[in-house]
Amino acid sequence: MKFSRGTNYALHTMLQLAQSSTPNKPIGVQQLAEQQDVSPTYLSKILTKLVKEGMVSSVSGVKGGYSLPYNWETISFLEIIQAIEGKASLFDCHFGHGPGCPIEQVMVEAEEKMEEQLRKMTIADLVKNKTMN
Amino acid sequence: MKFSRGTNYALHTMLQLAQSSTPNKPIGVQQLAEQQDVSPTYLSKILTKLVKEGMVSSVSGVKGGYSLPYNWETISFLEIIQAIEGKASLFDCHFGHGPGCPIEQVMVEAEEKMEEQLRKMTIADLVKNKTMN
DNA sequence: GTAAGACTACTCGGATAACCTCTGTCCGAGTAAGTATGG
DNA sequence: CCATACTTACTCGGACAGAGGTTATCCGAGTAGTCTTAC
Repeated sequence: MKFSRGTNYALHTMLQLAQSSTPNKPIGVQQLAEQQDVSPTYLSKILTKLVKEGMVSSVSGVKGGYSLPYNWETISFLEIIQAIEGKASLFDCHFGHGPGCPIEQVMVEAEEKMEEQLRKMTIADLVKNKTMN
Repeated sequence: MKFSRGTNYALHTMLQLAQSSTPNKPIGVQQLAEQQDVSPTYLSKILTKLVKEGMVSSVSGVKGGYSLPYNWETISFLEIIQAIEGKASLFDCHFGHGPGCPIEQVMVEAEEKMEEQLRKMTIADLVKNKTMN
């Protein structure tokens, strides 16, 4: 079990955008991809997921690109991760022994501890303290 | 990102063994597999991982099978899960911008919250409260 | 000088290929209990 | 009787096949600035 590489890219891109000196102007995929050493087409695919969830704005055409929406400071890690990984539970009891599988209960409870922590943290928190790289 | 099915089987098998009325006598793979609707050969493959980590004892030959070791009550969920999934971190910053990737720090911190919870819980805790199925 | 059209630099999104891990099967080897056999 | 060999019911472990999801590429379509051209 691992977080996907897509999540990795998504989080780093969000940080990149947040650290931009010109927050209003969109940044092109090529530039974003270059800094992370990913192919632009693939990164664009990941970013459109974020756009659909409203965590990134995109502008088409010349001088277009991606930028953060007005409410970006409230976006939590959890929201970004779930936009990429999906919102399904990490553990599903595979075999039907009633609704209240005690093992599943323990697992879900643990998962919620992690989510709770991720919900607290925002990209904005990181920008305040450090710079990337 | 999901917990693998192997982890699912491992946890359920541990619970099965813990709930056995004859804790000393080993239970055969076939019987264990039957209750979970898995193929015996595959389940055996998973269980040998647990044997190597000392969380299950195995007895070869006729009347052989798997049973819990003497210290089974101290085995936590986390140990079982890590025996199957491995002990690697869920998140690795893929690209080398120094050792202290702030994103990785946040992720690891969240992961530790989950592990902390899983370390607290043991199979023995479940046996005390409920019966399976 | 200005309006219309062509051009260009982008994102968007579907189709598809490559790859890797998880899942599952097969089979031969080793092991220990029970059983038959021969003296 | 008793020891030896055989049979049987298991686990062990490597090799390998299949499936599904992630990762990545390609390409056509849409969009919005910019440049060109003609009047």
